[in-house]
Amino acid sequence: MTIQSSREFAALARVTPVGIGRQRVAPRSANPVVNYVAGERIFEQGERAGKIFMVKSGVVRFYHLLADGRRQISAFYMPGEVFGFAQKDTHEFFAEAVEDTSVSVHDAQEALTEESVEAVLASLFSAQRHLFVLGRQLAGERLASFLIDLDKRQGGLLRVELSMTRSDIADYLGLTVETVSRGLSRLAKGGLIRLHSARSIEITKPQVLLDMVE
Amino acid sequence: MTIQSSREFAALARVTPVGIGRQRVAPRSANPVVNYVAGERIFEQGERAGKIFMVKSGVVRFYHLLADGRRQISAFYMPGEVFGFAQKDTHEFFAEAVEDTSVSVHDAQEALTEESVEAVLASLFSAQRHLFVLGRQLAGERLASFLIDLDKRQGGLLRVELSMTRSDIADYLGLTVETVSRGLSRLAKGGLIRLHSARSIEITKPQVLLDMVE
DNA sequence: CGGACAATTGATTATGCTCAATACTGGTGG
DNA sequence: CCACCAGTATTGAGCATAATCAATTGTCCG
Repeated sequence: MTIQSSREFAALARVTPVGIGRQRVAPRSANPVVNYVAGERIFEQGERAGKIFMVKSGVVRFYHLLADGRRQISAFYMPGEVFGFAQKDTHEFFAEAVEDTSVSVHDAQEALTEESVEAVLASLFSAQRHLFVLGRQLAGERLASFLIDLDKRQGGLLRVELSMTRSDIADYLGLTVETVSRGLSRLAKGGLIRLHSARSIEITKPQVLLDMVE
Repeated sequence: MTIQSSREFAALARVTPVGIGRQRVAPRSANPVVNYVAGERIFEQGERAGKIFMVKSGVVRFYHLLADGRRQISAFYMPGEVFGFAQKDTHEFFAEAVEDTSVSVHDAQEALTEESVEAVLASLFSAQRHLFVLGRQLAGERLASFLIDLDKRQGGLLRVELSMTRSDIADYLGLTVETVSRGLSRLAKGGLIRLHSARSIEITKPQVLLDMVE
């Protein structure tokens, strides 16, 4: 991990210069930017919390891990998105760079502005939507949800570029690698998507895909 | 639904008199308290948002519903807990009283204090923990998680009083009624719990139950 | 070109769902 | 007070979806 310097997180407090609690004024000082290579850890379960992170470029997987190896990725964080909030003083999740990634680092206290509240709310709604996917959708529907969501976050180009492995997708969707693979093959055979490569997917029938999830 | 009056939510802003954005000072005026009978709706999908609620007594189920009837309860809210945050200006979830329930009602703007941020964070972490349950746990483990969680929130008396039906539990855990019923019978046969009645469960082997979930 | 990892595909198994029947419970009215 | 009824819960039998186990195939680096 390499460290640079920047100040783009000042934007977080641009609208409202009145913060919460201790620190009333948004940080005007430069915030450090940290670069991680693919697979590198950003923080881990049990580690002391206190910083929050905004993705500048790349993708971050945020997950909980059990002793027996079961892993649940609660979210992939993409540019502009914020993560790292902790309930207690230690993290209960791992955060890792999926691909080469850079994040800006901010003090949790200073960053508690109106816009970081928005970020927490965004995480909450995203998690709640994902609860429905995990609790009530079949494998094919989960994949459809995933592709639609990724496409939207990548600009709606109907061409999804995956930086994560099938294993990451599986652990995000509560499935196995094999089921993810079979599901994508099946969507491709049905003509809903085209697998240009394993990691580059064209959505050829967006409406049908949408109809699958509601 | 019947309306009373109170002001206990003023506590939300006691510590920090500086609010976020528009409204700087916590509301000192009385906040309305609303009572709902079992099964009554508090708000519904599509309804205009803007109020947040704190449970005074009773239990609230908060869920998303699909056209084909599939339902996912993201959370049960119990006394002291806060719900009703919405991302857009309309709700994307239903909220209903599980049993006779009273809640205090607060303006979303005024209520955005440091402590309501805590409430949002609490919802977020709870949702993230639940994602693991839905994505990676077997039926028996989900039930164990559920019972442990409920017992903790009811004071750790090892005697869980359920006000929700098996169907509610199923829709919370991503299972069917039958699987919930079978799972509880199985835990009872194994001696881990005792079903004093369908709605009153004694946890006889808390450690074994705990070991099931990690 | 070789090697490690990633992805796909197949065969079989298992967990939980669906369909179905029966039992239990609490409230209501005769 | 008791019988009845509707909603709730339990249990069983068979089935379907996704997991597991296993074998290839593909791809990216060095």
